[in-house]
Amino acid sequence: MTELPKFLIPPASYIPNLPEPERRKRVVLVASLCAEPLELIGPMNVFRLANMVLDLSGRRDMGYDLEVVSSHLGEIFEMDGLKISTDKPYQELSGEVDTLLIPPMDFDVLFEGQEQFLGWIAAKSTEVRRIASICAGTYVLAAAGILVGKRATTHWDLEKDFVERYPDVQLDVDPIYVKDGHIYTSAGMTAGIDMTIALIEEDFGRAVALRVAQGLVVFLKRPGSQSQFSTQLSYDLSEKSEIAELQSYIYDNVGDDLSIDELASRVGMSSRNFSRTFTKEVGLAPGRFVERCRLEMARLNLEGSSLPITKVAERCGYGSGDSMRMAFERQLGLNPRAYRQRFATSSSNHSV
DNA sequence: ATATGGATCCGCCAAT
DNA sequence: CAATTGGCGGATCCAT
Repeated sequence: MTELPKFLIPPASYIPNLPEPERRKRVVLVASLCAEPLELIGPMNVFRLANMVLDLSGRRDMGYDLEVVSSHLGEIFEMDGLKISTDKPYQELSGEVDTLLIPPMDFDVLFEGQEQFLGWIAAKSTEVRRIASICAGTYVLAAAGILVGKRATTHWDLEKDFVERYPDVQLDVDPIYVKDGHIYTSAGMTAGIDMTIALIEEDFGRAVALRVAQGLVVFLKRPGSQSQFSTQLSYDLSEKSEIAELQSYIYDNVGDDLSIDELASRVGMSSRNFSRTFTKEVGLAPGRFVERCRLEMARLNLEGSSLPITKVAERCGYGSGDSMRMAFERQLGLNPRAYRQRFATSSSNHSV
């Protein structure tokens, strides 16, 4: 395959502690008629960049094997002379798939009856490790019947129509993307890119995801309209409202005392039981969650302000600039000064 | 760069 | 008896 220019990706040789997946992951895009081209190729491109980052880290053996199948053969998109076409029917897909990507499908085609194709999606959805829809691709998942009772999102402009058609789905159009079990749905074209970055983060950690995001000049943070949580943290939100509230409190008060004892008394539990409950609900021990919130806030401050680093450290609950530096090196592989230099806001005008 | 003291995590068992 | 909660202590992580 042709290589993208290397300058898109910052040097990545210093990514520490890469996880060791047992094998490469097979990612299959199920293309259909009439998607925006970005919805088709955006997420695939992100996976491809992740491969480059891993490659530059000397791990060509890890990463993603990308593949496209389609519900329609031949040309599926045309714009001003740019044509996208496919040559492999979905029926020919065999073997184990890690991640299935579902872009939008032309509504006329979708609603005129696609039983066979939708049945195939439904069957595959139970076999794969995860399945993810982009923008109105959520309609395809819903039509296939796999979203009943699940939380999901799609483009905000489609909310009313979607709720009428699929009242059994718990639709929330505020978040950028939603994860329910192994089913992921995303809000808009570029939200599909954010979601994909989050998938990569799950697989290979934040450092890799960060390199990919920076290569794309898309940021990991991207606050949703309602949630002050970053995409990183949002999928760790507990379903127990008491714990979720506490998570919000932590995120909003990273500069305060957030010791186990303090947090436990705030929710009226013993520290042992609090620790156990929190870990069970959130998937992270309280201390680790606090640490991640602090790091997140410090990153935002470094990117978006010119506050001195010691000031950022103080504001974000680190005992000293030094301890913040060590936290950065531990978790991101670079120190705060280098982080700011690399990611400060000159390039922060977000797309869509 | 290393040493030390404190915080946290987590398995285990007792109490509820 | 089963399930939840609380406390203890060792291993580990982290700040200084």
